[in-house]
Amino acid sequence: MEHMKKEKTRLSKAQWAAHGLKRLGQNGVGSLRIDELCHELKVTKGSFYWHFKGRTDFLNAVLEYWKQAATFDIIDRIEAKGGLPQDKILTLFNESNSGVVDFSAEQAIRHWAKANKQAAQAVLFIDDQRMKFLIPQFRALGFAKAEAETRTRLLYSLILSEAIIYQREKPAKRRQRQRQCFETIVYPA
Amino acid sequence: MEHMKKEKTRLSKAQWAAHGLKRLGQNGVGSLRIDELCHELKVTKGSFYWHFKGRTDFLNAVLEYWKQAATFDIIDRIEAKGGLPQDKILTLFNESNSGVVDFSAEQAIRHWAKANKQAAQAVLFIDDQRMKFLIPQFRALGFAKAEAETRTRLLYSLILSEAIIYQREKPAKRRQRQRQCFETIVYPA
DNA sequence: ATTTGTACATACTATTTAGTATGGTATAAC
DNA sequence: GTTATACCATACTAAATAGTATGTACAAAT
Repeated sequence: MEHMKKEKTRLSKAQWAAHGLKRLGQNGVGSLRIDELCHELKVTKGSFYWHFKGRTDFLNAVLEYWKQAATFDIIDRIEAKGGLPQDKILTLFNESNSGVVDFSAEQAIRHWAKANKQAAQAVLFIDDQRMKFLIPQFRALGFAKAEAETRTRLLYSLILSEAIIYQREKPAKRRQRQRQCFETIVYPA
Repeated sequence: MEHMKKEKTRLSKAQWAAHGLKRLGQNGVGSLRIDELCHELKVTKGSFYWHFKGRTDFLNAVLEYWKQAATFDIIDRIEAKGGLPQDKILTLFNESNSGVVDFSAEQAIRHWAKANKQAAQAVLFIDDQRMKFLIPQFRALGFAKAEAETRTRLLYSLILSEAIIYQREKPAKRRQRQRQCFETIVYPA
């Protein structure tokens, strides 16, 4: 090999944002302390303040990163995969709670949105995008307009609440419960 | 009148906790700064540290206050009122989002619970209590055990998500949408 | 080889905030 | 009225944290 791998991995803005989003999902905005982030990324504040004007600037970058990762990317993947409407819905439902995309940040960001305009706007936008993706799938399943909107709402509520209601169930039982809820919404008797 | 109202209203532990819960619902745990709370209540830190050993002690008191206000009190009121199962469910559903009880703290506390054991335990306990109240109501409506649990879960998810999904709807339209969701769960076709 | 610009380190300041120590005031009991 | 006690004010300390100023290492371009 021509050159050994350099251990000195210098950071990009995106890497900073990605790490921020990860921490955000675990402990919330309040835990995004500059010194701590630096320590975790094994750099110092010199790095931070080179990439960002300040903490606020950094938080906005995290927000943008989330918008991309938690919505556009996931929808793009589903559309690329194709399939029947019920399959698309199921894929979205499954991906939401499997750690593929970081839905754990949902709670933190929605909470953050209470005190932050930027975050609030992002949440509104993201909810819109997701609903606009889901409603046509239900319509394609044969539900009338109002009915499709109601069931979209029910499903979306179910998805979000999975990130909020703490689970003590074993994975197997949890999946079964989720499946029953899913079917009640998507395949009414 | 024998004596004028004294403006000097000295505070009790419960008043401190109640105010803490209110702030908690608005801006989260992070916003519960001792100095700010003192300023809002027009006292100084002397008062705070007389009632509580420290910030942690205060936060626990807020948590206890929430457990009482957001669960026991509401269930007690419903049971005292009596009525048909569907009425009890509807009352719970309505009270959840009408500001009678402070459901706005739900989000903050669940978020808080990610980093705090006491809060996490409180949330688990509270969810249990509420589910244990709801399931029998659905059973009384004629649903089988598994079905009742599924529909309880759907309704509970719907209730919680109302505190999480930001609304731009007008109150009238919102109520209509809520009613449709409610009926889809409680009165399946 | 020298220069240039990117990415980071180091050492500082200023501010915010929890917590403490101690003294003061109102109210009820005696 | 004196005393005890519950409740609060004032004035501090210590720690955490955002932000700044400036110097440095390293790669690529010239």
